[in-house]
Amino acid sequence: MHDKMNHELNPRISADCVIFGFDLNKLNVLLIERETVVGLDTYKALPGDLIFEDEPLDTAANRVLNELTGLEDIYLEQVGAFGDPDRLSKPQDRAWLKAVRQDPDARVITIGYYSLVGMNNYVPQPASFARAATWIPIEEIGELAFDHRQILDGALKKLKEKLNVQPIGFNLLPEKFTLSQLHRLYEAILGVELDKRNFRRKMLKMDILESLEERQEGVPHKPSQFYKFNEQKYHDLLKTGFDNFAF
Amino acid sequence: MHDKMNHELNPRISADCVIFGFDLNKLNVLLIERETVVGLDTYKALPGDLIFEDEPLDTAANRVLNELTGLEDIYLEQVGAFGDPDRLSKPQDRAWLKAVRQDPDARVITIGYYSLVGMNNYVPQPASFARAATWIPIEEIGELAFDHRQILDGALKKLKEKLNVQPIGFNLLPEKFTLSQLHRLYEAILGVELDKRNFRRKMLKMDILESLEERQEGVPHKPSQFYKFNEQKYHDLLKTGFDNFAF
DNA sequence: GGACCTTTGTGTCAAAAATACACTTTGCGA
DNA sequence: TCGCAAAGTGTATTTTTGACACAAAGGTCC
Repeated sequence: MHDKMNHELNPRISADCVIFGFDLNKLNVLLIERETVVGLDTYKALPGDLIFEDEPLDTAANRVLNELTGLEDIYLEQVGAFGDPDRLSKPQDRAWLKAVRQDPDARVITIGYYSLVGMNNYVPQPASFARAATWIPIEEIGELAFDHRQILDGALKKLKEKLNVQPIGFNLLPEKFTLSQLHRLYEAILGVELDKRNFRRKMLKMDILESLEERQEGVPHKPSQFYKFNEQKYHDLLKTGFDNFAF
Repeated sequence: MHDKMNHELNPRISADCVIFGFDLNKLNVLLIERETVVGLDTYKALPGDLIFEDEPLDTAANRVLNELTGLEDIYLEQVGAFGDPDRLSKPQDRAWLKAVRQDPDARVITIGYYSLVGMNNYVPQPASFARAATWIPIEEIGELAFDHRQILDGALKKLKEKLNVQPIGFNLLPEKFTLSQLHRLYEAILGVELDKRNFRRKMLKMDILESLEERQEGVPHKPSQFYKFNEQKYHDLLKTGFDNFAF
């Protein structure tokens, strides 16, 4: 419990955010395009930055996210801490750090966060203050800066687990949505096929959806019914304890 | 992404460990007894300490745990990062920090870990190198140092969630155990009553237990059968994917 | 306008799992 | 030998899962 001279770490802390969105077809993640120092390639990273002194972790994550993407008031859930001593040691990463950080050699431990947003709520501005934050379909994401790939994978795993415990995913959809869209969303997150009829049966039995009068228009096939999410019933359900949300 | 002068945090990082054990009756947590500075009261805390430079987080957690309790090679799972700026601000905590730390005012962000051990594997030595680490039944734990109560609660929540996804808990029991003991363990972790017959049926159907010839002796009632955990079958099961571990 | 394409939307049956529930057995101690 | 305490066991009912195929609606294209 005593200080160990010259052994202790005096690192920096950052927050990195994995923001999931759904374009009614595929699951996407909001990534920052960075220019490499040579200025040729671009180079993708999670929105993240160092946190301030006296700033709570959650607050920092929200601030950083807002600064880099413009997103505001997002409920962020923690993925965990990522602190490998060599997590910043790839050559590309080192170059970037040297160009940008006061103390590029400092160890940085990052706290990963994730969230879900409706993609309509965030349309990246072509060349705005948000330095080229863009939605990338999750299957097209390859390597990322630092250990961000690992953070992303951790976030996706937590998201899957969470989906089996409580019905989420409503944040990822527009206010009015069809059951097919919700169905595709579940398949996109879980990465498996789900039987259409069984999915509908189970989802409707939860009794957290309200069917609207409105239907799709202008589609070259049978128009589908719109539904909306009933928050009241959802919260009641959470309180009375839940089971059976797994697919 | 640029450094923000004088705003950045240069905090310290610690690791705190929540170690669960089971005495065949109640769930226990391994806590450190600290003397308060006044030397009268004792004062309980999770085993934890600052991490070293260039030390991976998981390694640090294991080292710290070993230094404080003597436990070795424990598989630790992360609970998350706890970094409230005022998490060290209770008067008792401040006094302790002043007495013990070089820089008692530094902000400390801690990474919480948890694990399960068989209580036989760790019998606290009365006044040994392990500075009074003791098992405390979980219902008797009140306030703890810093935000350790919060870390403990987080760890217990994760443990419950995990128990519903995969059958664990074998680490918490002696090598040979009875189904009643396992039953009590599940009830202790989940905090609910489970029907005896249904519990047995389900547990046996998983086919990861082996019944031994041996039976209890010297008990003033029908002696129960001993079982042991079959690791081979368990790992096979994990690979083929699992469902139905929930109670 | 008719053929065609695409997606929506719906029901049943069988198998598996969950739940509720009570009495007999065993061994020790008095 | 009686009583006590915990172990161990089976069944009937309900609920949930999983597999599976075809009609309905609306646009497009000729």
